[in-house]
Amino acid sequence: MKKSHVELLKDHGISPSLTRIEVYNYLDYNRVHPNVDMIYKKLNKKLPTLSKTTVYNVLKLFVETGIVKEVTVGSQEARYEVILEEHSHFKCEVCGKLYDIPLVKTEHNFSGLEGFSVNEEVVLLKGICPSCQQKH
Amino acid sequence: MKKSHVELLKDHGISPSLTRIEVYNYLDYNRVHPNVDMIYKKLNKKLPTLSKTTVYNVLKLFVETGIVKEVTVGSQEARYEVILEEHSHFKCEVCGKLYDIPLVKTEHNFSGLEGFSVNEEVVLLKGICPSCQQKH
DNA sequence: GTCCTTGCAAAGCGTTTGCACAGAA
DNA sequence: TTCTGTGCAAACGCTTTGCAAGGAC
Repeated sequence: MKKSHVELLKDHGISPSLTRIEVYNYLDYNRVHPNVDMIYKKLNKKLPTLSKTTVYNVLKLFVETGIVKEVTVGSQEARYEVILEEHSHFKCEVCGKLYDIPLVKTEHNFSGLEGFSVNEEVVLLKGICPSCQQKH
Repeated sequence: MKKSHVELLKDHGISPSLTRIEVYNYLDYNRVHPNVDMIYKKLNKKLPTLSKTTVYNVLKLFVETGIVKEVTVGSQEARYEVILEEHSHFKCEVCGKLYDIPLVKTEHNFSGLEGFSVNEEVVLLKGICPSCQQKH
């Protein structure tokens, strides 16, 4: 049985304020790797007094707590996703959309890496997504 | 025999102005994935009238021409490197330094990627570098 | 003359900081 | 009262844009 988001926040020592619940809901129900502005614009409809600062505050808290991940893709702006089972990303070079794809493993024959301690492997595939290929 | 940087620029249709040669030299002789500010500060000693705008202009030209690559690692700021044989990167989570490492290949059994056309695979390893491990 | 390179100044955009107010404990 | 969550306003850092001056051709 799936835990409610409220419980999930509590389990991580985060007091479940309305704003925090809404941000987490949005991330979990809309797996589009939104940036701060998208989250703000969407939630602002429900929470008219919401400020961008608060969105930043909440996301920072979530990332520090480890329930949300900041995804680095292009440059300039941070994008966010709830932590799921491990997966990789595909970035479409035409429309810029970021897709979740099954985990791509590496052939880690880490020769030439003596002395380095590897904690994480990030794989990003780039190319053209199906919908951009059809527009041709 | 290795081509001079001047010839390399010419071959790519870039007229080899002093500024452009110096930027390319810097990138090729200092494989530290510098950001714009590092390049600017360094070259400003030799070229006192240099402006950051020009550094941006030159880098943009190089990236569009395909002789330099923009590396996306953390967020916020772009980092640059001359195009070498394919390799991967290792980012130290302690000191933030970015290392060139031998190419890490993926096990590309791209199931679940039907319809996607993959052009590039970016692998980034994260962990702790040898020098940060010793400081303990 | 025209085209290209350079660079100042300003604007733009994402993000962070300082501070203050209101509500909860 | 103290602590916590929120949010305005300003500052900040990286990047882009507009435009003009000087040099190359």
